[in-house]
Amino acid sequence: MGLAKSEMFTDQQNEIALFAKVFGHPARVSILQYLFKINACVCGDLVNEIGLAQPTISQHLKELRHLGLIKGNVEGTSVCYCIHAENWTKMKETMLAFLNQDVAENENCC
Amino acid sequence: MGLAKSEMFTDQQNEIALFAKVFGHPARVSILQYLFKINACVCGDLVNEIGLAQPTISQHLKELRHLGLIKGNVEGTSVCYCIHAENWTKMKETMLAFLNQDVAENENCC
DNA sequence: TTCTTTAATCGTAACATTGCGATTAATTAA
DNA sequence: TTAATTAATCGCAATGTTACGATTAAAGAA
Repeated sequence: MGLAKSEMFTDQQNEIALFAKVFGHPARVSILQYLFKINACVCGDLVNEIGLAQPTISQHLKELRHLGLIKGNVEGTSVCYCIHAENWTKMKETMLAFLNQDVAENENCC
Repeated sequence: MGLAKSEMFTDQQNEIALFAKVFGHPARVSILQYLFKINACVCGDLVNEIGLAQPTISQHLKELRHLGLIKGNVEGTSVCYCIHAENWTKMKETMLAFLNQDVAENENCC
């Protein structure tokens, strides 16, 4: 059906999946890396930087914004985007808890 | 078009997106967490544990296996799955490098 | 061999994602 | 006001994902 049965999983599992999903496209990874690199509000030149059409970039930015990972400020006719530091840290904690799981040394594996 | 234009991104960006994508569904998050919790090969009871139909679980396991994050050993009529520790560590390094990016203190944000 | 058990694969329906041309909305400049 | 600029939204086509019933494949048990 293409529909994730989110009721059958924990909130934490659904949250991890939501964050991971937004990182699941190289354009969004690229946008985030660029915002980190510039370390300032980026006003407008994302379309030239990434190499996708303007409506496509706008859509990717929307997803990042809705998850709270970036924030956009209207500045004249352009909109300036930057990383939402606080929310990024929160997201990081959730993802790290998942990724830092480790297999114990006693490999009781077949 | 629904097709990610992977040629226009770096190998690293595409790799991050691929890993993230596989974590982008709560069933796969759940499977991985269960394998970590059990810390042993799990032979068969994943279907009962997760709560999705057998072909669905099998499909999710396939994706995890193809990315190298788990390995499956045939044991009689059942197949035993466990975390591929070495590949998990490699994946973790890639993802941590991305997640650990941080905004510097001087907020030159609008 | 036949029956049982277990997991993979097939096929398909329902739904989601991606990309972009065209349009709209909002702001500034002339 | 009108024109120019910029980003969001609309609409749609192409593609991808998810779920599962039905079937198949492979191994062990009777």
